[in-house]
Amino acid sequence: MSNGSLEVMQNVSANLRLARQQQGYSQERLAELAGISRRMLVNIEAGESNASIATVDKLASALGMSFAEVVRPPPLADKELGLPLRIWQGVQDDSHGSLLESVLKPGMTLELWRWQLAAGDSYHAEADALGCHEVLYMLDGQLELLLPQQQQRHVLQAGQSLTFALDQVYSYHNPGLVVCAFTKSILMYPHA
Amino acid sequence: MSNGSLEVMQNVSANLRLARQQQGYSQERLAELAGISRRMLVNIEAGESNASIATVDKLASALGMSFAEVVRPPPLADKELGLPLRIWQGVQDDSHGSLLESVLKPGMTLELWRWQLAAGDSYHAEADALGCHEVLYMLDGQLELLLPQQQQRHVLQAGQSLTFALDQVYSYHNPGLVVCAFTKSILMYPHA
DNA sequence: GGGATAAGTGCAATATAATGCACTTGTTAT
DNA sequence: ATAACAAGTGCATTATATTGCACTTATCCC
Repeated sequence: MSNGSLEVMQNVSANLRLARQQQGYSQERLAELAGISRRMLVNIEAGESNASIATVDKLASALGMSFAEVVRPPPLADKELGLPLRIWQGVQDDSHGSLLESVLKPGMTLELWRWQLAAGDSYHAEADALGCHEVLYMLDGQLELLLPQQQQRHVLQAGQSLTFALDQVYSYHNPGLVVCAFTKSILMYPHA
Repeated sequence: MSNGSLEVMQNVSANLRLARQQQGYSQERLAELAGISRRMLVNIEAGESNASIATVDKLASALGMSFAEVVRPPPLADKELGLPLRIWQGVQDDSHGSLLESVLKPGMTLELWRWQLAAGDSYHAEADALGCHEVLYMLDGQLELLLPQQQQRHVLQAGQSLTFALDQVYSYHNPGLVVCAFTKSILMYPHA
């Protein structure tokens, strides 16, 4: 039994207590379901126990939650997310007729961009971090996407979308005769 | 010491070992930095230890990782994400001149929708789960967003975006004389 | 070969997580 | 008031996480 100074412990205790009460269990009932002693559950909910992974996992299962849900900090308010609480006017980066516009403030869990590529224009990107994914959604025109490491080539038309992992090299090309437009969502660590 | 059957333990051992090697630490060095014994680290990396929250947290800190990063399962492939690996043609749900199109397969970590609301049209939604957030991005026309619980009203123009939490009632309204179009991203549990 | 570093094993000692029980407190219902 | 249930406390006991040390194995370098 250690003091409850660890942030993770505080998350665990708060999440467990909230979930237990929402599901209408008493401490005794939940302890029974999880196969641990009520004394232990009291300590954990009080944030006074440095529980083991297995014990926390038993409680998560008994409540129908994943381990990650029990451990994670409580949901954040909009402003703490780094996402615009108020209206956000996109930042534009214009270069030779093409347009790269950040719809959201970059660098957070979700990025959202609006791109326009001039006819015949191309863009090449290096591999990024494992666990990041990109979602393309075509608004106008057409776009050719090359994934050389997968030996794939896709041509997207307006209204179509495509997702791929960002831990690989990729490049865009506008094969059409008119400008194309698409949104580009980047999702970091999309896990349950 | 228990058998390493617990999925969480396997994630911990794999993530720790990978991070340690990437940062060029020996087991001895990392144990020293984290303030635990090398014997314990050996057990954890072997998946043979039911470690306590505090011990895992010490290791995470020593490696400059968050607790969640150490505990989470390895990144998933595209298809496991439920996101379309190949091109996905949106599903349309047309009703009285307005258009609701799911750009991605719904129900996953990230949903992406394209909406069109006819002039004067409205849409009302009840409160959803805590921890979900919505990102609106205006493509054309204008949209009025009402958040009665926050006593807020926003009017969005093309090119603007706005984020709000989905654990509250909200409604859309197209106040203009022409159809408006926007994308709507729904993000579940956006945490580090 | 010999020496050095990194990783894995076995085992006894120690610290502490986890249990079980008795008890108090507060609330709700009859 | 009494009964009944849920939650919190103190403490001795038990189980086990964590430590420390000695030892093996493998690899790399001189």
